[in-house]
Amino acid sequence: MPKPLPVIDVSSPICCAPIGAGPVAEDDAVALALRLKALADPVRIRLLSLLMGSVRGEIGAGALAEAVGVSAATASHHLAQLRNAGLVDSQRRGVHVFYRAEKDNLEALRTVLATCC
Amino acid sequence: MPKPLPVIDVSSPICCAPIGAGPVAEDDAVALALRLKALADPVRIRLLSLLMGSVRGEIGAGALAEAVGVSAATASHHLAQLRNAGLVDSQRRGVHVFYRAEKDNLEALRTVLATCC
DNA sequence: TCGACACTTCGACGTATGTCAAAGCATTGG
DNA sequence: CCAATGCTTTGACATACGTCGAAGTGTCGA
Repeated sequence: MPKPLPVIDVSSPICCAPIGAGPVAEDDAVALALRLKALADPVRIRLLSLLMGSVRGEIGAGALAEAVGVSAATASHHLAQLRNAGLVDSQRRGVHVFYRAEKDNLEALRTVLATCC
Repeated sequence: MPKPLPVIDVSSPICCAPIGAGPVAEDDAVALALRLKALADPVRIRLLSLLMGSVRGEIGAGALAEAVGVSAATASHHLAQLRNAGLVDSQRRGVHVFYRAEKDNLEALRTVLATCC
């Protein structure tokens, strides 16, 4: 068996200390891996980069799907993963659902990857 | 089909501009995703953190396997992925194979995740 | 109330991934 | 040479993942 399959806990503070500062505990490693997995896909990277580069700060789900060239179902699936990892946030306004990048959480993720303390 | 399955090209300079600086092209996204995938596993995170925190700067394959609690075969598999992504380097000395963290490349990966330009 | 639209969830599919035992390769000591 | 040691490859397996069409859910205008 490859490993258990926990669900991400977005409420926790991303994880812990930088991985460069001593051995990472099993549990922390699992939590970190979940967040990195959320980012480790070409479609999700492009979705996130679109959101981060957006002038309005938000983009509708349909526009995102078209921009990355996947079906609405697939885009929705990926956006759900990003949201689950705390990397994006969504808000429904009328018929549309708008997504925003959670830049702070991405920065926090980046920090955990720091080489030193 | 989920997507093609390219092999990572470690010679390329990690990728490109920060994902926060405008839309990431399809190809760049694939390249970035491959490197992030290499990091997005609990075992590999722990291996890398062990190497980065190591006093001698290097650890033998066997010791790494034992430290993370997987078989030698599994550890070797994960270390090969990290090496393929340019995150570790290996060197054989006699019967043993020693691994080192490639901190510069991890830093470069971190840079690509930057929120702004 | 109904219909149309925007998005999400479900079901199914092929592929990729993580795991280990077993077999295969080096390298060294006898 | 041969055998033993240390690591990597191979083979096989179960699970996870990405994808889409189809069905479901929500919202608004007529």
